[in-house]
Parts: sequence; C-alpha cells; structure tokens
Amino acid sequence: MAEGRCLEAGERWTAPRKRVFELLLQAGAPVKAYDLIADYGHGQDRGVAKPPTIYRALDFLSGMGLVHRIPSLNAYVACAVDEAVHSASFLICDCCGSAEEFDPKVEPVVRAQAEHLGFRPTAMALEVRGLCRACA
Amino acid sequence: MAEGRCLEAGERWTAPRKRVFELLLQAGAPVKAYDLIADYGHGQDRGVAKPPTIYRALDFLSGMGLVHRIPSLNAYVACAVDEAVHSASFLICDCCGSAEEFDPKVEPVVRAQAEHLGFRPTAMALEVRGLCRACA
DNA sequence: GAAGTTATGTGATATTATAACGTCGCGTCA
DNA sequence: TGACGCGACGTTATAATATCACATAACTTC
Ligand SMILES: [Zn+2]
Ligand SMILES: [Zn+2]
Ligand SMILES: [Zn+2]
Ligand SMILES: [Zn+2]
Repeated sequence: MAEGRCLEAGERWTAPRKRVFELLLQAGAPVKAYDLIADYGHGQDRGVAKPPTIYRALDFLSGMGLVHRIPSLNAYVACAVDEAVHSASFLICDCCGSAEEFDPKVEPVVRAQAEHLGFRPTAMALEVRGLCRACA
Repeated sequence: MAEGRCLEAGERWTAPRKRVFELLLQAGAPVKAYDLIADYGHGQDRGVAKPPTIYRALDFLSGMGLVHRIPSLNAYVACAVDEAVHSASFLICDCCGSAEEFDPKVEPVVRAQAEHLGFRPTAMALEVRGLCRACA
C-alpha cells in the first residue's frame, strides 16, 4: 500500500499527499492538476488547496512511483501496478480520455538501441494514442 | 524539401510557416514556443509574431510531419528524416537538452501488444531520457 | 472583379506551473 | 523539557504555455 511504501522509505505520509493520491485513485483516470485543486476540499472538513500544494504532492508521489504524469495530456494518474518506481507506458484513448497503463515489453530493446547510439538511458515513456475497446 | 512537400499537398507555404520552420532548422534542437516568438523578428524586416501566429504555424507543420512536439519538454523540433508524417521517438539528454530523433523499431511490436489489449492505435510517441554521448 | 475560402493580425484570456518567503510540526539532542 | 534544525506546508504573486474571438488580408475560383 502507498502509505507503507512511503513510510518504509522514511518519508512522511502527510495530509496533502494522502488526499491527492486518494483523488487520483478515485478517478481511476488521468486528472488535471487544477481539477485536483478544485476537488481537494470536497467533503469532510478539508480546507482549500492552492497550486503549490498540489504540485508538491504530485512531485512527491511521482518520485515515489505512486503516480505518473502523462505529458501529452498535462495530467496525472495513479500507478496501476505495485512495483518500485518504474517507467510507465500508456494506451491513451482520444475519444474518452482513458489511459491504461501497460507493459509493452520493449524496454530492453529500446535501451540497447539507445546505447548503440551512444546514449545512456535513465528512463523512458511511451504513449500510444488511439481508441480503447469501448470507443472503437 | 519542406516547401515542395507542402505545395504537393495543396497547402500554402506562407511567411509564418516558413519562418518558424527556418528557426527550428537553424536551432537543430528542441525550441520552446515563446523562444520562437522572441526570435521570429530577428533579422530582415520581419515584424513581430504573437502566440497564435506561432502556434498556428506549429500546428500546421506538425500536421505536415515537418515538425514534432516533445510533450515532456513543451518544445518543438524540426523532423530529422525525409518521410511522410510519422510517429517520432527521441533520445533526450537531461544535461544539454538535445533531442535526437531515432527509430527504435518497436512500433510493430507495440502495435500488436496494444491491439491484443483491445486498443486500436493511431500514433505513438516514445521519449527516452538520459545522457547523450557528449554529456556521458 | 466579386464571392467564397483560407490564413493572418491583434487583443484578450485561459490553462499550467513555479518563485519567494514566512510558518508550522516533528525529530533530535543538550 | 526546551532550543534547535529540517522538511513540509500555506499564501501571495507571477511565470510559462496555450487558446479564443473577431477583424483584416490574401489567395482561388468563377
Ligand atoms: Zn506505474
Ligand atoms: Zn475510449
Ligand atoms: Zn520525424
Ligand atoms: Zn547532452
């Protein structure tokens, strides 16, 4: 679980981190930062959140591998797998906006290609655009 | 050449399109939209350009396959190959900011994986982060 | 050259993200 | 316990990126 992984790493599981992660889990889809800001205080006695609060939480969660940023959407999504921090790949539906995390199993090949070109890879991100099963 | 490809397609090779493409070619590296805006008028008698001018040119050039957007950098780069519109992959150096277009040769595999999951792909983008040969 | 279409110019505004700085909470150690 | 140090948070402001809306200009076709 997220909190455990966080505490094991000696990091604090604070209210904003918890709340942002919770919102992303509930959404089960990519969410924009300003939607998180808007939804942050809905329900309970939580106060409002301003941009730095959300962006700091997102940075932290990304660093922990609990959340991925999808650059082409300017959106953030809870990680779908229980793994250490990893490079994520997504199938992004242009119709409904869903983003399914999947493993294309090409990392070793790509890494080899890159190194053959004199490049030393540290991470990679693959985004496949198209139509999901439901929208096709 | 870019102009030819454009005219063959029945599109106009206008001043903003030409100038923006020229700037990207000269840079030979990813350039941010607002840097294009700033540089647009440098030299000659060209006037100034405002955001819509640059973004429209970038949209057009992307559509023609002459320019790629690199989402994780919010930057744009002239295409390095003479091919019809295609999905581009980049080796992006975190040190010097260079972005080399390369062909990882994994498109068919990824496409098959995606389709096996019920997804119908239309395009894909791969970004590999790391250190280029010069910076390693 | 008049009409229809496409592209551009311009001002305003929307969206996304970060800077700067003070305060709070928590762990540490005298 | 209480002073300190450090990391996280709250708040205001602003930077950086991108789009809307509408008027004007250029090109195409007839
Ligand atoms: Zn993941
Ligand atoms: Zn869909
Ligand atoms: Zn290309
Ligand atoms: Zn480099």
